[in-house]
Amino acid sequence: MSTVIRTRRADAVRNAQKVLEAAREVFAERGLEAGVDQVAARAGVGKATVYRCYATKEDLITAVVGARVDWFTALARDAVASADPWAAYVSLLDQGAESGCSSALLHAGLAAAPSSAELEHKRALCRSALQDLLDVLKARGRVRADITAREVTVLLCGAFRTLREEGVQDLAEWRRYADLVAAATRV
Amino acid sequence: MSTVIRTRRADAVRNAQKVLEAAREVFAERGLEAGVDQVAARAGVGKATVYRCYATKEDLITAVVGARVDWFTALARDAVASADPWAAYVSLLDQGAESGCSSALLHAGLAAAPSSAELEHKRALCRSALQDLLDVLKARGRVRADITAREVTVLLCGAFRTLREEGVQDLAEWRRYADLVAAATRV
Amino acid sequence: MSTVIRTRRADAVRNAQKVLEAAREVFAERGLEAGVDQVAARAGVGKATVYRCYATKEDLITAVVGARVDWFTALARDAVASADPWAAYVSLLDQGAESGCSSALLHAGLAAAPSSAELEHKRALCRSALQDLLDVLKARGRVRADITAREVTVLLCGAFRTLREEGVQDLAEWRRYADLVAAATRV
Amino acid sequence: MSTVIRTRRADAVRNAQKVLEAAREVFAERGLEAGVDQVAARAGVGKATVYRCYATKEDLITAVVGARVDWFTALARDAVASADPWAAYVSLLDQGAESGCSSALLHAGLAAAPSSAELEHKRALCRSALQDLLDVLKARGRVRADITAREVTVLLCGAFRTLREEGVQDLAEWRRYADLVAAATRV
DNA sequence: TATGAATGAGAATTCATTCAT
DNA sequence: CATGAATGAATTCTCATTCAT
Repeated sequence: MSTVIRTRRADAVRNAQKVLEAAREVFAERGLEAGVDQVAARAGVGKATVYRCYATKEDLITAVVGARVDWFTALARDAVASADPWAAYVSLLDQGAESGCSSALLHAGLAAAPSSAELEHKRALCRSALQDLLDVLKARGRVRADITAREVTVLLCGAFRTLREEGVQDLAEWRRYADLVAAATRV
Repeated sequence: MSTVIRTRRADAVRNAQKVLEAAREVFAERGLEAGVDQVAARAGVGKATVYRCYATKEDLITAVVGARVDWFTALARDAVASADPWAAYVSLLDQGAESGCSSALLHAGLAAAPSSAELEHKRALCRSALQDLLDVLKARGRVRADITAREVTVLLCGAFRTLREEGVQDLAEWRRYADLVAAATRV
Repeated sequence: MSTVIRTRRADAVRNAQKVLEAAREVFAERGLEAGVDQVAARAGVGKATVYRCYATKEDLITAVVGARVDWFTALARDAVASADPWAAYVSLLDQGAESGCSSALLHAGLAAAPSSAELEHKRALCRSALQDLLDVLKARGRVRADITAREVTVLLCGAFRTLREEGVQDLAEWRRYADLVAAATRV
Repeated sequence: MSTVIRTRRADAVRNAQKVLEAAREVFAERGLEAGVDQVAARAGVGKATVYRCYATKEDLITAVVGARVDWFTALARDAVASADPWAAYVSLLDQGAESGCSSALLHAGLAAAPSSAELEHKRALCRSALQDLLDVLKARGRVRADITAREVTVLLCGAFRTLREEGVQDLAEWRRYADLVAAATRV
């Protein structure tokens, strides 16, 4: 019985993952403007199957983008606990650059218009974690006392959106903006 | 007869200006996503008249946004000749912030996906002027030796796009990002 | 083995009843436009189970609505045998109003487009019973000689459908139309 | 010039009329559930042309159905001024029957769920006119003192909706219900 | 046998662009 | 030359019904 359930779920979950993955790919490549049809096509399923997994395009975006934001939030939290917070901070921005270079998800989640309350919440959590990191750095005199997490994300993700739209593929260039944002925020 | 032709041309020119101005207003207020209909309505002409002046929406955007970019380019050139280039540089970024706060045109032109070759060209000119300014500042040791005009515009306009999408109206906040970009680029 | 079969049959019957009851509730509350999904959810079974019991949504509607029509038919038959047929007639219409006020089933069955031959048949039986009642009343000179059962149901249920769509909850208002239909048919 | 304007408008107006007429036909035949596609197809135009004339399906329905309601309202007002108000009342209901027999518009407007505020308003005007007529009749002791215009329309249009759904074509049958409603409301 | 996942057809609506007048 | 009417292609979302497990 548990086998049967597992089998069903395995199939369903696998398909849901196919959809999620397809959405990840499509949104990463073409931006959130991409149609649900394209996601469905990429997943090799019908349009309605996508809607079965995610009631609304917004939900789908929230799932895909939210996961990426969560990932970044976790990184930020790790950085707070780091022995060398400044290095961790620089590394965090760098990982953002790597993420942005390979997919539009992170900066779509952190900088674009908020597509859902849940995503808004995740964004707030992300900023909160980043703010904690900044506070540690301020205490150590490593970043400007007046800088906010919001400003960091707006600067960083704003730049990333442009890079992506311009089709920049070179990771070094993406990283460069991580550097610049670090420079903008340092003491 | 020549009078008629002249009249017609005069009319045409006047129409083109009306259209341009309307597009300026509409795109500034609602962003480049605004429909051609709205531009035509604002101009008080038919939609086809818009297409007579500008073969495609892209062309219209190029004209409107390009003019704004040109304006900024001119400011940059003036700054190069300034007695206090750093102050002029800071002021330039600030004027970008003021522009962005009141209309979407500048950052749409400098940071978004290049909508046409002509706009791309104008953008290049703008960067060139800004680069000249940066070079002057570098010679005086006021900005990082490795900074490029492109980086400045990407940082600045990237942030501006986000501010606009989030509906931020407070000019002080816009100016803040001008400050931050200056900070990112200083020595 | 026969036990197993019996068990299965018992299960199947129980399931069919669960489905029927769920459909009754859902269609009564939300009207026949309610989706099969909602019925399945209410029944706590899968959608396919609904389709196992009733090959088509139409069949399900026929079953649910038909039962309600049968109920009304039985009332009508009782009324025929009543000592005071006119009072029984008025009471019958009134019970229709009560039914209609609390669920969409009766008037959906008697007045809407015929969804199946079986329902059509049940409707005919209902009319026949009502016609018998009317005939008794005609013999006693209490209703118009030219009135038909069909006319009574069309008037009554037509009004009920509108009341339901307008969201009228007040039972008194529903009863009012029972009165009016009685008035339309009296001598 | 006025000729040019007239020509353009003539074409546009003709097309708008084609759309309106097509909507009238399609909604009359198939009910308001019919798709905008069908209206467009009937009119021989593209779907978007329909939307050019009427921003929303609701607007289209309001236009088509509202006109029919207005027509009936005018009839009711005429009846108020009639020398023989009772005859005029009976005739009014009868004309409703004729209208309903040939198209679903009148009873869709007067009895179904209100599709727009404007239609709601038209409906109110219609009831008001009918109420005036009923008041005259009450003063002459020709209808029940307790009857309301709303009740008359609910009874009449409720019956009509059913007749239409059952596909009844025979005008005599439709008229019969006008009679019955008159009977229900008489003193 | 029961499940719920998958689907295809369809519905409303939008918008850049073309065309008849 | 100017107009605005017309269009087709997209896009989001729904639902009755079928199918693999």
